[in-house]
Amino acid sequence: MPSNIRVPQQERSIEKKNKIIQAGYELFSEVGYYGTNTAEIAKRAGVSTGIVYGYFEDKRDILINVLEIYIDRVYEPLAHLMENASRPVDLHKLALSIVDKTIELHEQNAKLHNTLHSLATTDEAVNTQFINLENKITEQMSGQLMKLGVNSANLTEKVHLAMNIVQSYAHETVFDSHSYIDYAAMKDIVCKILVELFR
Amino acid sequence: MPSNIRVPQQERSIEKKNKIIQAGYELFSEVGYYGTNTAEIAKRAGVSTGIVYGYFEDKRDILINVLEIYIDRVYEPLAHLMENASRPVDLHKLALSIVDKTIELHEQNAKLHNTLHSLATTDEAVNTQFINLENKITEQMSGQLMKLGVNSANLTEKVHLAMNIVQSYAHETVFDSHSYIDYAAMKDIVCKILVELFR
Amino acid sequence: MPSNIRVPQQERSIEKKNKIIQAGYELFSEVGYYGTNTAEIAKRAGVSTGIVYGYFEDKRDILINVLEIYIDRVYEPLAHLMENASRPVDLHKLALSIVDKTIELHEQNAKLHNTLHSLATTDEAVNTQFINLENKITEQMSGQLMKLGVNSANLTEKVHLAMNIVQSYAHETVFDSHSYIDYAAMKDIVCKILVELFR
Amino acid sequence: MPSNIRVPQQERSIEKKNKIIQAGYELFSEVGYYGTNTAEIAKRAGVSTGIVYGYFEDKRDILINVLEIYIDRVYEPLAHLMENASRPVDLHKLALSIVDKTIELHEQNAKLHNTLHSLATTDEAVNTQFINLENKITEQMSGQLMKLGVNSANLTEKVHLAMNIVQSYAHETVFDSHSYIDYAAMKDIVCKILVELFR
DNA sequence: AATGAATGAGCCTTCATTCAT
DNA sequence: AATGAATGAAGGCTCATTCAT
Repeated sequence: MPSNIRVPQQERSIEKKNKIIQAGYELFSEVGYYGTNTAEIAKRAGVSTGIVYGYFEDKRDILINVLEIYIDRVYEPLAHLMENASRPVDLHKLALSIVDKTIELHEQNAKLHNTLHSLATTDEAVNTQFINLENKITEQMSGQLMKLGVNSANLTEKVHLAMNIVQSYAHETVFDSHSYIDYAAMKDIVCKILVELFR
Repeated sequence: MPSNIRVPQQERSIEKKNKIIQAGYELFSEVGYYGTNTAEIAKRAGVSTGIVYGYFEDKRDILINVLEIYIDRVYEPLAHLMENASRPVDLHKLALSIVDKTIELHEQNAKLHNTLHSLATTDEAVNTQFINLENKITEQMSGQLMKLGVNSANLTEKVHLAMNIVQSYAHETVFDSHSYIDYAAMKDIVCKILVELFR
Repeated sequence: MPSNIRVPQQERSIEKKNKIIQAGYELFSEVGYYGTNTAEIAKRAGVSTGIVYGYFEDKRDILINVLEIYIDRVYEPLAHLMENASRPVDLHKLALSIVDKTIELHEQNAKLHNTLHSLATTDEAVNTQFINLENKITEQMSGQLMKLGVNSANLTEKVHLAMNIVQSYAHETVFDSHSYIDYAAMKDIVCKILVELFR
Repeated sequence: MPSNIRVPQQERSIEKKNKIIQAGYELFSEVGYYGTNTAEIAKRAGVSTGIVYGYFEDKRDILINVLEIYIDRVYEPLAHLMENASRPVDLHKLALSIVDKTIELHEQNAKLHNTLHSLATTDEAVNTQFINLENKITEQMSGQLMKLGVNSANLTEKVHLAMNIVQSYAHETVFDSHSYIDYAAMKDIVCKILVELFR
């Protein structure tokens, strides 16, 4: 971190930095990274244009911070679910809860997810963060599943794949773009696949 | 189509239009839509900036044309695979061929896919095209599977989901980002899921 | 005139040149000089873009030709009116006929007149042509009036001024912009001024 | 007024905005609206290109502001003259002063006047402003004349026409384009017409 | 720390003019 | 003579970033 970027110690400052991140979060969600300009971020955060560069190196730096928040918001609830599952595990119930939570998270973050994901293509740091998130989730879930007595071969691969499947389904159902799809039926199929995977 | 946009009839002109689309294809892949400027597209296509606007309404119009090409490049090979499957169908073999082909396609188009997918969030036409592609693939595959004697309940939902799973896996394996994942093992799991789905 | 500009001898060619001028005439009238592009002139004239530069040096050269036509269209009818006035002259009737004809001409050419007049500010040749037109009209009218026995002092100045007054009035009445003005009453006043001037 | 355009409150800002308007005023006068580009306006105003769009919506908005200034510069001196005329009114003296002042104004503003007038053809707002100016002048003068005891029939029409005549004369004399015209004699004629009108 | 005015590089697009055919 | 595709300079405007206060 370059020396001319303040690391805010005072509470007031931290609050202000967070406001900027939150404004970025919202705007990147609503109109994408390239549809957002720094003036607007500042305005929504209730600060001046100039001070944004007191807290962040550049516009991309705001994005990186938004990404961190995004990661927490996605990771924590899922980790929480896994931690609260009790033995003996009811795989179907667990699957369902994961699916539902993922849908909920997607409803709140889908657009930002797209935006971030696309930027990962051209921005190494963004890409790395995404990979780390997946690593973290996979690791945490594998660990919890083992604790719950699930002990199948290639557990890591299965967890990883399972998360992908759930993600795909959540994306589908949130955007609800295909009129001919029965999303409820699809949800059942997804859950069955998950149960089958870890039985 | 606005009247002042040439619809190239001469071969030379069609060739030139295609060169511009190809240049757009490459650049949007490499540095994204917003990282590309029209001058660069023209330069790579070996034409002047001005003539680009003889063939396309604006920069976005190039994107739309790139998207069309992309869709063909993704759809045709998969449709081809399905059409050439013979009865009695060997589901495992079919699944494997679909997975391998999708990987291949992903290797060629993954970055562009990300770029396009992200733009779908802000551009209605792009979004529609994506949805149409999915519709087309789902429809074609369902139809072929039925011809092959696969007659399971909720076939459409299963096909749709199956494609998502394959996509996810292809994405994973192409980017190969997670060192702890055994992608070969994962492939087996994917194929098994697919076989299970349609048995 | 530079050597690479054709002076069309063949009838077909002359016709084509006139079509271009006419197209320019219309477009400059409708949307002004800067609102018209050469491609559109060519299109409306039913010729190719390229050939325009076979007949004209540049866009401005078309304007100059349009200006010439305009001058004829404005000059001839007025000259005709003066030539047909018979002795002893009925000044009021003559004034009225001049006013009415000027209104008619203004209805057809007002927008082009504005466009041309404004360009006169920055284009010496256009300016000169305008001055010449005024000279021609003033000269012709003075001459005719003398023939008709009008022999007042400062005849030239009066004629010139008279034409300006009639022009102003015609402009006013054609655009009819001021709701509180009784244009019929104004016309009477104009005619009275004219009669008074030359009595 | 759109929210992203600064309404300068600070003196420094107002000064800067005025500088831009003044630069526009000069350049539009010298080379017309289409002969001027925003970079040049900025340069002459001593500011950057970007900040121009901090004070004005677009190039046309500068024109609108220039127009407003122009209107004030033309209206105020004439209104002042009328207000200062004392009873019993010496019509000839008043006419002469109006003519002289109009000439003076024309000397300063003639080219801009042409530019603006021509744009009125294609720009509704510009047109409206011009009409309003004429309305204002006509109204003010009629009112003052009545106060001075001038009470002729069709006063409004006469005032309007009178202003047109004076304008025409001023234009003529300022550009002094016709060598055969005795502008001094013409001025006498104009004044006589005016006196006659309101006697 | 904070403001918001100011900068200026860069982008998309247009269009008068030229050129290969 | 004619076509219309092609050129490329130029213009209006945006916006990430800096700077005077």
